[in-house]
Amino acid sequence: MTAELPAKGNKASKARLRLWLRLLKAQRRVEAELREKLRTEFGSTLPRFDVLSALNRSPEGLRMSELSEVLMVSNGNVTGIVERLVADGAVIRIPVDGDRRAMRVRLTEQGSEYFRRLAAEHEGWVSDLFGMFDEGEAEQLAARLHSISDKRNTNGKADR
Amino acid sequence: MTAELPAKGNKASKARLRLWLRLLKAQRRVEAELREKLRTEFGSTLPRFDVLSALNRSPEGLRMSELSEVLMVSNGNVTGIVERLVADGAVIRIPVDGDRRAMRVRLTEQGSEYFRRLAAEHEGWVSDLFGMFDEGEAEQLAARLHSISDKRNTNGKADR
DNA sequence: CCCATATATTTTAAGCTTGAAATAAATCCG
DNA sequence: CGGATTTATTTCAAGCTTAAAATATATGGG
Repeated sequence: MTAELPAKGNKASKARLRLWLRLLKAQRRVEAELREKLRTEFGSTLPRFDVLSALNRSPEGLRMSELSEVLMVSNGNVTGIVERLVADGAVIRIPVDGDRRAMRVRLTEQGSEYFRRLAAEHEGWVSDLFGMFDEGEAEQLAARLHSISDKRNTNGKADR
Repeated sequence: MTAELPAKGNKASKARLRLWLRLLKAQRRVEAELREKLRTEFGSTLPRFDVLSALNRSPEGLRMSELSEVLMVSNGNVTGIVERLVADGAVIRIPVDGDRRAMRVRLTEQGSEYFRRLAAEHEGWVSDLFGMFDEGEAEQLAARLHSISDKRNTNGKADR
């Protein structure tokens, strides 16, 4: 039986490559639009929005390393974004007691209110950009994409 | 009849938002993996690969502005990446005759050969990452995503 | 021809991003 | 306890990215 061979150069491989290019283009198109809106309407940026959004889901705050993991960006990156948000007064850094290495980052009251305003608009922008999908389609697509974003998902294949 | 109202706060809107977050996560996961492989195995980067890939599809070369449009990145961005590729000897910049403002960028023989080696591996990496989709699924997903990446796609709705 | 406007590209400043090195503190274990 | 190792975070250098300003050239209309 001739199944599941090298995954390179065959037709499935080409189709997956095309899928990746589409995904990338879609992502760039959406990001460009969101970035533009955040900038012109709120003087903010996508990375800052992402941090605020993550913190909004955790009222008790998140450690730097948790932020970094949730957002899938490097530690050093989070340091810089949080610095700017602190300067803006949107978040505060709180020492974690019991571990003097760690820092918990948390929305300020002001940051929380600010985020609520951003988020409301943001949802509308996204919904418009994805307006060609009805609820069912959106859910179905999201479910299919889930398997990619999962960590360790080589789908039963051996590690590489 | 109660159709197609504000697209905000309703269930479809939430589903689309989840879809966007999934798309973003999938994209980050794939990019992280590809970046890592390009770096460790070829000492290269994703932006450089993207430029080489675009040029490879156009043997006669592309103008800076065409590159910028195809890749969906800013003009100034392309300037920098091409600069580094020129330094690497992978591409050359050729004056366009008839228009002294414009520049055509083209793979060198060396760059072309280099790209062929990268591309072969790249296809394998992508195919592995998307291994959970068979050919048909990959094509179907790509087709559905197509509508997002299209320019001007507000789906019949008025401009915003 | 000359000026106004448009187009192609580069430059610039600021911010984002990474991977690696540096710090600092916590934990492990002999 | 005390040294080795691990963990949390920051710093750093390099590269990527954008938007806006600057440059240079082309084009269109008097």
